[in-house]
Amino acid sequence: MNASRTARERVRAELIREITDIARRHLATHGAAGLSLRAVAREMGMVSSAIYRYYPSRDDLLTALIIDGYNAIGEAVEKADAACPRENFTGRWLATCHAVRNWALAHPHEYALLYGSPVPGYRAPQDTIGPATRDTIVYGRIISEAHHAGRLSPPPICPQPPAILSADLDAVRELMPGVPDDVVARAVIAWTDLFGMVSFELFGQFNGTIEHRAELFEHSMTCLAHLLGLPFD
Amino acid sequence: MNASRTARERVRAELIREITDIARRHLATHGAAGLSLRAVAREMGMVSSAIYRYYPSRDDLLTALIIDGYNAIGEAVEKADAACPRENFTGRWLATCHAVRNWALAHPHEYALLYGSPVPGYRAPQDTIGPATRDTIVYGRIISEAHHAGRLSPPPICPQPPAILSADLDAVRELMPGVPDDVVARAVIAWTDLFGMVSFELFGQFNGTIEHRAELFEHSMTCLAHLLGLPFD
DNA sequence: AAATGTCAAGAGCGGTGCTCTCGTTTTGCT
DNA sequence: AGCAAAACGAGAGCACCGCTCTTGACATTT
Repeated sequence: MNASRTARERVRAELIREITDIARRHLATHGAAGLSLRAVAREMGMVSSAIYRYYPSRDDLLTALIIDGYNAIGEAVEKADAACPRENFTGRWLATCHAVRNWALAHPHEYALLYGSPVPGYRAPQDTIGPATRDTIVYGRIISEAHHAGRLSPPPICPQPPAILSADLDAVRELMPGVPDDVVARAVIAWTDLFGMVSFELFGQFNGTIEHRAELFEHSMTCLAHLLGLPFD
Repeated sequence: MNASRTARERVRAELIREITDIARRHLATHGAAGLSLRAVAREMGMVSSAIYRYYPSRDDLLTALIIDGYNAIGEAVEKADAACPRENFTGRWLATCHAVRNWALAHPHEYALLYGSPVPGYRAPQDTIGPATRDTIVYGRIISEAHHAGRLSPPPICPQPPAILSADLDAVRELMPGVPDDVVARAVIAWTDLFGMVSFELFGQFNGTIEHRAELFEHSMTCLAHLLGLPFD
């Protein structure tokens, strides 16, 4: 009985997986706006209403794809970091930056779903915030480890963050224990600029002006590494 | 006859303006995805097919709204700059940064249309690139004027950009004549971080971590001002 | 006065998300 | 083993969408 119940649930899980895979393919080719439950159902050989047995709405399907996307980009960042020598902090930072950009270029529509405009009136169920922070954990670890190795020498060009930001910086510091306020604030700048630059490239803001995007990205992330105080020797 | 012909064209222009205004209101309240030609027609007391006399497709309507949006944010940036003393370069930079953020917070859906994911498979007719650069002209002028006033002292923390970026940096330099390569590259960083930070705030990436967005934004833009070498005395 | 061009209206096509109902099958419990 | 309950696929249908085409009224031009 337990086996049979598991059988039913196994085919259900398999169908959910299959629906999600097809949906991800459609997302990759037609974009989030072009993702249609009916088209997915058609490709599954099902009638459209049957899909609702597995995903109660289109938004729930999109949420599942968002979670998958965050996990995919997080995994890419983790792997890029893991492939570097532990003590090469600057190399780890640059490698993870390129991992983000390469993933975005390879999955533009999925990247847009994650970091572009929130599709409808905006959602973000609790389920998404966990996977969404996988990549930030990596950045935080790199900076924190560099700091504790005595290899972080941020140039004294930024003012101290105001006291009102203490709580927020404490929250960010959970990703990089021990790092001083000033550097945490710089890390936020590096983080937003990394994604800001990838988004600008992907969403067409560089069109007509900047052609060598890879080189500009490399150079910019190197500047940010200097701003963070990562070692260059 | 000429008068009557002008009358006919004037009512046509007025109708186009009215359609665009209603569409902008719908965009502001329901977002780009929720903008429906039929709903606009309904509010105009027209039948839906009549709208096509004035906008050949929904995409053309969106393009018009995009152009309007770029002009609106460009005008906001220009006004913020004009309200500052000419020689207060740092103040001008910070004022324009806040102008972008404030406009984005006041018009989130329009901002998302401009700087979020490109709606369908992506467009960007030639008509949009002119208005789209209005704000960058202002940033460029601030940096260029500061440079020529001898008030730009960028801290020597960034490497020289590679030679392959020369042409791209030349293109950007048209906005800030005379500024050296290294600083042009920093300006691109400042530009991408400005919009990256606004987008992150607006699209929910700060949710659950950063609460004092205005203060963080102010501090970050101040750091970028230091990175650019804008004066602080 | 006739001809030309512009316009709003209506019907219609194919598509969407989603709901409800109806038989069938599978499952879990007695 | 038998039975009630749950899960399921299919189908019809609703309200909406972008867009096209035709028709008839009106205005402008010749």
